[in-house]
Amino acid sequence: MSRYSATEIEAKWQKAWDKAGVFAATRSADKPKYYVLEMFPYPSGRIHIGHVRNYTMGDVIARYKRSTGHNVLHPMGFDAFGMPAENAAMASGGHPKDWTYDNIREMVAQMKPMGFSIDWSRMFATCDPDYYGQQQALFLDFLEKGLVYRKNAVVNWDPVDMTVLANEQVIDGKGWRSGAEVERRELTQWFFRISDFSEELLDALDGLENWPAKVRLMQENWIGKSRGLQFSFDRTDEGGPIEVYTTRPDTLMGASFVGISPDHPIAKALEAENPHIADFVARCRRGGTTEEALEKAEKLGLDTGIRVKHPLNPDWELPVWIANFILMDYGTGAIFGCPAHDQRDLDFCRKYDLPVIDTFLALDDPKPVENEAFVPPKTEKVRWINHFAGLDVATGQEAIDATIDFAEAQGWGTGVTRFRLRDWGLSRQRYWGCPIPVVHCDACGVVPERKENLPIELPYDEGGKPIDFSVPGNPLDRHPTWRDCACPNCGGAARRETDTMDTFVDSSWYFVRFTAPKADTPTDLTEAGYWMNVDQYIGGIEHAILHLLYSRFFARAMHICGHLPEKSIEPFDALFTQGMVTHAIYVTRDENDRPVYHFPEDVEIHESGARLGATGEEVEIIPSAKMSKSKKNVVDPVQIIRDFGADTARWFVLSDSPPERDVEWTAAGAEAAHKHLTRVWNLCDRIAAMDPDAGGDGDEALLREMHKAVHDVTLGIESFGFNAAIARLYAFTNTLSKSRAGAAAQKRAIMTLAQLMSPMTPHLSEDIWARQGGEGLIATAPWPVADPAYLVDDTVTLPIQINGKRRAEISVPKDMDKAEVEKAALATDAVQRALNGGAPRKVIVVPGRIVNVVV
RNA sequence: GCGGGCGUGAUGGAAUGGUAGACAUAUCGGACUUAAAAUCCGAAGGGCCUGGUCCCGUGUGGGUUCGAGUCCCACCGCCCGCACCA
Repeated sequence: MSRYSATEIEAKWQKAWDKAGVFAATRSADKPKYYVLEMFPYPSGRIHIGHVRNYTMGDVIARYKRSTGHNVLHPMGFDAFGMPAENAAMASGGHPKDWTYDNIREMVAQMKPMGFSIDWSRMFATCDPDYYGQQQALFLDFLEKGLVYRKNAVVNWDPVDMTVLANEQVIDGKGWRSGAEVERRELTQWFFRISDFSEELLDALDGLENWPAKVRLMQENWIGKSRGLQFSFDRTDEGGPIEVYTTRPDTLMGASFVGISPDHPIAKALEAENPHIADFVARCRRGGTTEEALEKAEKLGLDTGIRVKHPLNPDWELPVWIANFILMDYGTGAIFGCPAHDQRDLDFCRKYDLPVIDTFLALDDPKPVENEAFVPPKTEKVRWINHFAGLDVATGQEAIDATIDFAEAQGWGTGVTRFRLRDWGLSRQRYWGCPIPVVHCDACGVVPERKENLPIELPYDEGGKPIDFSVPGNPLDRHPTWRDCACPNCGGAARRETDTMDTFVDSSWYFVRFTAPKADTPTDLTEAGYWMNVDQYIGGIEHAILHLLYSRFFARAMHICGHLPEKSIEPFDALFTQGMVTHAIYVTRDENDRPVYHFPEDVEIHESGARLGATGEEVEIIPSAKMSKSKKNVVDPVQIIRDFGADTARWFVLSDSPPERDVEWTAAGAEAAHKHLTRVWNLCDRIAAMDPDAGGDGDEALLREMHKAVHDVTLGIESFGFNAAIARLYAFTNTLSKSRAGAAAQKRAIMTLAQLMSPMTPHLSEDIWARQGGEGLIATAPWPVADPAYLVDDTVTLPIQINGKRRAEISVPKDMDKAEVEKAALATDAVQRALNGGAPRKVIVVPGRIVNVVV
């Protein structure tokens, strides 16, 4: 008997696939195409077991679709620009470019042994000048179509390092290196006009039927369409009116103050002349720019002294406050506060002793607001207190609509639709990104670079020396020569834009570039027309909003510029979001009670816990958390392949956990997966050794199970139920190994089993196929089809419930009609006993499923 | 803080509103063996008068239904995102 040696067979079959070129994506008219794509990785240097799970899922789909007669495109590349490369250069010298390409080489070397059916000839990295040069061409086309513009926007400013910080570099409101309190500062930056597409991006979500509902909902909320009232408050002094926007105009009678953003023009004007207000506004600008930081910050306010008149009652004056929680980006940067029906406004009013005025009360419990705002759903009916539009009992939504109509009829306000979605700021004040291809000319202003000068490449050196990342700030900005250029317009001396692009730009069109990775235009319309759209996109839920929304915008913009056919403005037909791979964390404490983390391989598990292999010290086990290098709870795929082989790793990451959920990596689980594959290997040996003419018992039963397995596994793969498909394969393997059927039936069964396993364990399956005398490669063999005649049993077992609890079961022919089934059910002992001579109150018969008798 | 999701045996999990715990891990018992490993066979949610087709069981508390792990409401815990991490 032979032994299962994953190392031998995996290398062997990978060579065979290469030689046969089975994974090269080719266009042809005779087959339908199928484009499967996993979100491409950042080249951190090591592949992560989470990557393995992600790419294995995609590979299962790719291999399955190939065997069901599709031309499959399954590419791989690298999202290679971004901060980690600069951080590495800062931390240990070296150049971001070298670091990145070294990492890519290393990761490819780690991915190849996994046996993914990838067309490696299409691989590229976003930091290849070939790629980012085409991205610059796209930028210029967008610029020409008015899809890009410049405006001021706030950034995190480190006042000590005099540099812009990313959100993740702001820790507790302080710069990560200097420790200085971060400020919000305005800078002129480039923006994509994604908000012009708000309505369309929202409406088109309905068509994305094969996206998870939760992702569509998250995008809908992110785009945030709202209808409200825009109107103005007249000032009691000489100043002009203050425009406000509100989604709850029905609460106008409960207004107790008008709030303006610290960045509102009025606040800025006051800041210039009033030191007290300048101090306050400066205080508001402290801290990071994230919405989370703004929402969690202490709510601060300052009375400007300005007074405005209530639009419905000129004698009613309201104070104007500057408040730090009002965003200049949303609406008009000014609101009115209604504390009775908004918790934040209520907290603000209690803090600054402003009045609280109820405008409506609950029908069942009409009590005035104390310290909890009354905010019922807009669909709930409430009682209004002298509402100006004459409402009495009505829902919030009815009141909003009536108020807008009323204001429009009286001419003091307008119903307005607004979106939360802001334009996409793409400027980054960093080196390791795609340069923005424009120049600044004193004579001509901002001038686009000529396309024939693309790519505008990043300089590798500065003045013969490697670029210095030990100094804060953007090396391009202080580069001695790179900035100097001739104005494409007048030919005079000019300076390059030194901002580079957000890495989300890189990942917003790479999926199109895979269809023609070497084209000398951004896309090749023939190739894109054939391969697009992505039929199945697979990636993490953390990209549910930004990456996917930006890509949807980019596809539209590319279509407008003629780089994509109209059918591709929604580039991803189906989306699947997979879970993470997690692992327990092992911790001991040092003398100061600080945690010390340990790698899983350094820890020995015993009955009551775990201890360090080296010292025997007891280790605390923190259950299952996202893998991270700092916590050392990482599992290295390379180690797993060395120990068990790629097929085991692939099998394990798909089994046990549903793909959309997190999976816990355990050494025991990996061993168990390997044991099972060995069992299948041995089964193949046993069957191969049978006398080919040997008869046996139960051929028919084995075939029946085989066809059911084909049916269930096929359904499992098509519905991303990989764990269920694998459970089914376990069950079928158990059936086969106990079968006494004849040689022919068993051989047929093991070959079918190998095929059903082949998307998950392609090497092992290929080997079994060859040893059983299968024709050609299993990778190109057609997928087995279940014969429906074998799928239905003649009799079914029906559970009998009494009052919803299972009390008995009956076995009946599958076609037995309802009345007969009811008769049989009522005749059972359990039902007779429960009825105790009486008649049932009700009998529910669900054919083929269940009988419920209500007594 | 806001938006979205998840919660089932010791463990990972299965279950178109219809027999809760498929399949697997760990555990225990048996076979084989001088012994162990490997392999094979079997048991197994908890409880109790320890074989009764008995009671209790899907984070907690309510609700809808003939019937709820599944649908609705509230709460608790954990995870993801919040526009310069990718």
